[in-house]
Amino acid sequence: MVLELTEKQEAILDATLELIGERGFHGTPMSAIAEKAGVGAGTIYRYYESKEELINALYVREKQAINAQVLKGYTEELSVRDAVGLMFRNAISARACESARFRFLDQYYNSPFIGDETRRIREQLMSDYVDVIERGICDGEIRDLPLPVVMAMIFGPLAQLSSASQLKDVTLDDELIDQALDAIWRSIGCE
Amino acid sequence: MVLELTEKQEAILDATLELIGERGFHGTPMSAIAEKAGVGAGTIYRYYESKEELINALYVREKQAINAQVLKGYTEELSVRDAVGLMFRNAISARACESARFRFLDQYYNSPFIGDETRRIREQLMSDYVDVIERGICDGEIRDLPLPVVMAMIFGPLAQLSSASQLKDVTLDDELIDQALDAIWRSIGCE
Amino acid sequence: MVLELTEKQEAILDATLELIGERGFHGTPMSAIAEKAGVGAGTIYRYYESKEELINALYVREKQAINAQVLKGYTEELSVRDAVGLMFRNAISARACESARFRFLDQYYNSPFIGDETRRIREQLMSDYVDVIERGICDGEIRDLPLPVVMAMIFGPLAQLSSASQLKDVTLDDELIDQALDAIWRSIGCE
Amino acid sequence: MVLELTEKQEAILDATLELIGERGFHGTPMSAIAEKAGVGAGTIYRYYESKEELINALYVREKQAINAQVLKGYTEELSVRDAVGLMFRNAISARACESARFRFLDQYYNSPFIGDETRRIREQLMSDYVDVIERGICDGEIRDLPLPVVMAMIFGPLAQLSSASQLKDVTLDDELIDQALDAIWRSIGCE
DNA sequence: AATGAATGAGCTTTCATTCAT
DNA sequence: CATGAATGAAAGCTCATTCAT
Repeated sequence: MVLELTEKQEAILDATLELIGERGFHGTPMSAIAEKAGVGAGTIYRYYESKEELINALYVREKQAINAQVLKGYTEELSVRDAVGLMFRNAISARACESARFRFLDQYYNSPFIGDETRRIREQLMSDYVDVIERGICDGEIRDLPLPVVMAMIFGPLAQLSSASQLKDVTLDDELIDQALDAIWRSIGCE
Repeated sequence: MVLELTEKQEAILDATLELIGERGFHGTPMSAIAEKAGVGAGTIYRYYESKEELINALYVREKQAINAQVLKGYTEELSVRDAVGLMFRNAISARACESARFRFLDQYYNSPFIGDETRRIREQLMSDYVDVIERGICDGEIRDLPLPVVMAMIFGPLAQLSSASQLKDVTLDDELIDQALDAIWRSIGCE
Repeated sequence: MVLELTEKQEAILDATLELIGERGFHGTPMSAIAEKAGVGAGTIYRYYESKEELINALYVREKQAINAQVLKGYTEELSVRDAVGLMFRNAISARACESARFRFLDQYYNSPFIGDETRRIREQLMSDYVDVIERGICDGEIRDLPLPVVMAMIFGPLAQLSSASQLKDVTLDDELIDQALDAIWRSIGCE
Repeated sequence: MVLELTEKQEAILDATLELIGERGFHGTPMSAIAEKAGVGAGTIYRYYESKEELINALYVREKQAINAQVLKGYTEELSVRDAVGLMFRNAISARACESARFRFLDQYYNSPFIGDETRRIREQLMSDYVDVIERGICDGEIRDLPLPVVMAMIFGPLAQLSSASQLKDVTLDDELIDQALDAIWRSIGCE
């Protein structure tokens, strides 16, 4: 369900992503976006009714792109533990190499720019992860805990570690990731 | 090291917190803050050099206030496990009853307002928690894991659960909190 | 001397008339006119060099149309008094059923759109009326007054009454019109 | 019931009157008004919420000013015929020397800028004239005709003559005015 | 110290017009 | 001939900040 975007729309979204990642929403006038995208200022408004709508569209595009990266390599044949590990590692490395995307997404996750429509899409995009977790609970690979607790035990540490690695001096080497995954599995795994 | 604030400063910060919580950074002009605080627009500039500095000062005040609430009841005599449980529960209930504060802090946390100065203050304010965790590792209550992993296993789930409870339909009752704490302890506790 | 207009030109003028009648000059972008007329935005510029010229052309068309309605039934055999009465009644009923036209013309009449060219056309279109009046003066049906005074005594009340009937709650029934015509004739008629 | 205006408001309204008289509404950006008035662009918005509101306020001010000029010298002791003559002459000479005002008022009389509020004020300002006319009907100086007809017979010719004198080559000398007033009185006067 | 009217740079957005297709 | 996507100048308006009182 990924919409086809014209070349111009792509250019506009790319420019917006980069500029907002660097300078924030305030620091990014529409004129700057237009210039960076190589289009006229008015052209943006053919595609997006307002700056707000542009941001929302960008949010959806980036969220989808990240999702695709995180799920890369996933098949239902993987054990849930392996699947979680795969996604965990994918997410960490996505964050490492796609820092512009994450700087933008983090900025907008709690912003008042995100409208209800977009929030709904966000939740929809979470459903892939929920499915994996639920499979784990059904299969007995994951202990019988409330879904929100299991989600929190996986995505919470992931978010903390990746943002810590971006802000501070933590290096997320393989050993540390293994330790984190092991800890997570102790908390939610059976046995 | 809590600075003494004049009555006017308090009024200004209170007004800022509430307005930003409701309407976001963009939606909150200085004039609105002045009006809500019952002071002249120019008066704010006696105390804060710019809007940015005002926001930063507010961040420090709110972070300190939250910190105080989270640490409420903590003594060094508590076992680390009990201390973490106390802080966890305190944090959850703080988020529940001080939602304006958290709406502001969440917004601020990833905003381009954050300067290096503020980043330093943020880490300073984390140091109390770090101390507790380090005590746990030394004592042998917590397994010998890298500090960032332990921090991630505690604060990650906490952040996820509380923001989930604010956005969606998860109710953080005592049972669910107990389950989460148990899961956390399985992941980082000895034995 | 009515110009032949293509079907497209008619559609464009029709759309312009209706939109400007509803939303005013400002509220009517060329794109809206194009859409309502069912033509491309660029097509309008094949026929009219600019928006201003389009408006002027519309003025000429509408003024001619109204003129034709007002003069309907007129022959030189009518006495001047009857001719004035006919035109007066025709004008009143035209205003009643062609309100879009009049809303446009009233707006236009005092607008800065009017250029010298248009002003000349306007006077030309008045000449039919002037002819009738002058005949009346020659014949002795109308008192020997300066032409502008006679014109003012006929068209002034007409304009006032019809705009009053559009704005307020005056109903222009036959009796009232008869009274007005009688009053006019007392003022300019012989005896 | 004339509102007190600050010096700045006066300057803004004066600038608006002159510029719109010269260049029309479209040709007059807020920035030009601000410059001519010698104030900052933002200052206008302290006094008027929008350009539209500014125009409406100007309309009310000018309409009141004209009204005062037209009624100058009027007392209830004058016969209605003399009163109408006075107002008629006052109006003609006002139009002659205050052409900026009239160019503005004519432009806006039929524009969509005029809001309901302003329309109500306009009618209120007409009430002085209505009073005089009604007195004339009661006294028996004016024939027993419907009010709209009498109004139309006075204000219609007045409007036609003054706009004709502005647009074309009619000179409104005393003789012509006397002839017009005589004609009016033949139409509405008793005997 | 406190005020709040005044500022004006800079924003988002519109729309008459063009021109490659 | 016709189109309508693209343009970009220019508009209305906001708001962080200043400064005379």
